[in-house]
Amino acid sequence: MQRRMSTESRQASGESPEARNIPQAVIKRLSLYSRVLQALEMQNIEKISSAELGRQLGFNSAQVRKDLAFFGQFGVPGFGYYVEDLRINLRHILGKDRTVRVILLGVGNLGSALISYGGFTKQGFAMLRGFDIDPDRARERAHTDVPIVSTTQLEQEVGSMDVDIAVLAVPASQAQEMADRLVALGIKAILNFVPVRLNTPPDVHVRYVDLALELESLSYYVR
Amino acid sequence: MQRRMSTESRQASGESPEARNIPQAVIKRLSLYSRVLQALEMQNIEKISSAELGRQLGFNSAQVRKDLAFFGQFGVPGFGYYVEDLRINLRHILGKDRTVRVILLGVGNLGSALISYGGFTKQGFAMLRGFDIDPDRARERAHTDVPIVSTTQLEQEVGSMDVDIAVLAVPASQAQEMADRLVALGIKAILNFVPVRLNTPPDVHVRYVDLALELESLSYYVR
DNA sequence: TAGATTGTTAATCGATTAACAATC
DNA sequence: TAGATTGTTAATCGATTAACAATC
Repeated sequence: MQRRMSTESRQASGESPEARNIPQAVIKRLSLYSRVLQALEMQNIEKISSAELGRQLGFNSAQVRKDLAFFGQFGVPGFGYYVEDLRINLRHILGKDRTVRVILLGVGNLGSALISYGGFTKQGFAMLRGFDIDPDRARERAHTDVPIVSTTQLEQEVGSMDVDIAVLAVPASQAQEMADRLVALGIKAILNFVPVRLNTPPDVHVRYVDLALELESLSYYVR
Repeated sequence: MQRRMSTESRQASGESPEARNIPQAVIKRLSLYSRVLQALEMQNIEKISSAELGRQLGFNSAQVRKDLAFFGQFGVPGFGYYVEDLRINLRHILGKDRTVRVILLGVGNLGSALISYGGFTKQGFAMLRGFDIDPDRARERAHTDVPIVSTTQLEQEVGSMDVDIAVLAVPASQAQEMADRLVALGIKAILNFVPVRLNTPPDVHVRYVDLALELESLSYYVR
């Protein structure tokens, strides 16, 4: 198999993400594609078709091509996609070609699992700090090298730290106040594990992960 | 305000969940409605309109009514919904009017957070057992009363236990094997935290929660 | 009765899939 | 060249929203 980059055809848009409106579902699928490509690279597989890439994730081949078409032309007609090439492009599109800087608010049960969770670091995220009302107890719970400091120090710590994403795992009663402080600090993305709808300005992206909700909606199928 | 149950108009379908095909998104919203109703009950609010219920969650009022219409007629035209009445109906529809029985596979970082997570128990789930390859280490990690036993004992333990949902938090390399064993045991619902597409029969419901994916798709917005 | 809000049908919107000319 | 697969347009499907008669 010939090894050649489709460098000419590539035009990985450096567009601001907000410019056009890319559906969130597309972004999630791009992440999935990227993961499959990573696995293929590890198996030294150099090319893949949209049909095969889709099949591995349960998607239609047209969907794969359409998703990619939002951002440019990455394939070679009659041939398919160069795995490495496409992966590089996707990482760039997703902003994963640099380290994404993360802090964690609330180092309780869930928080300490998240901060110790190897998966994040492995995937190119840098967990910079954990914040907790009771940092001593939090340090006991979470076996981690990540510094855990008092929530009262949030502003002075974050000021100089250039944080990309804040992960919110505080008690429900504190979630909105925490969100307000994060917004005031200029943080533009929040991954919220607290089952509370946050009130934030439109330029702040909040993603909700609601574990009890997932379990609850599953229980519908086992009645 | 008059207190009267719309008992006559109620016809909370006892339909098998699979009979008609209710979109998963509808089921998730029902859970959210149920939660809002719970909060309203605690505030002693007795009635609510579809408009107000939707507003609190960011949904259109027509969507609220349409979602409910999948299952019956629960409101009073010109009036709205009795909070308690609707909540009872939703709990029945979701299968949450009885205790939902859950086991956890893999008591590592994430697993031990999940097993200690008060939210589940509070919401009417019973966490019956944790299973881990190394139950001694797992018990140290997870500060919980839930019995943690060896994964080798899965079959003999579950046989007599009537499990509704299995939560999967094992290493990726073991996820498919674990899923096969759960399927063989007749378990019909899996909440999967492992970033691996599971191969299961069509009557088994698998819900994926992929924490790294959530963080990754958020990072798109902060490039 | 007048006012309000439901349940439901019709209209709209958006996302997925099919089809196919372009092209490697 | 013949075969394969892309990128993209058109068709389909499904979900959301608007509208309104029914009715409390």
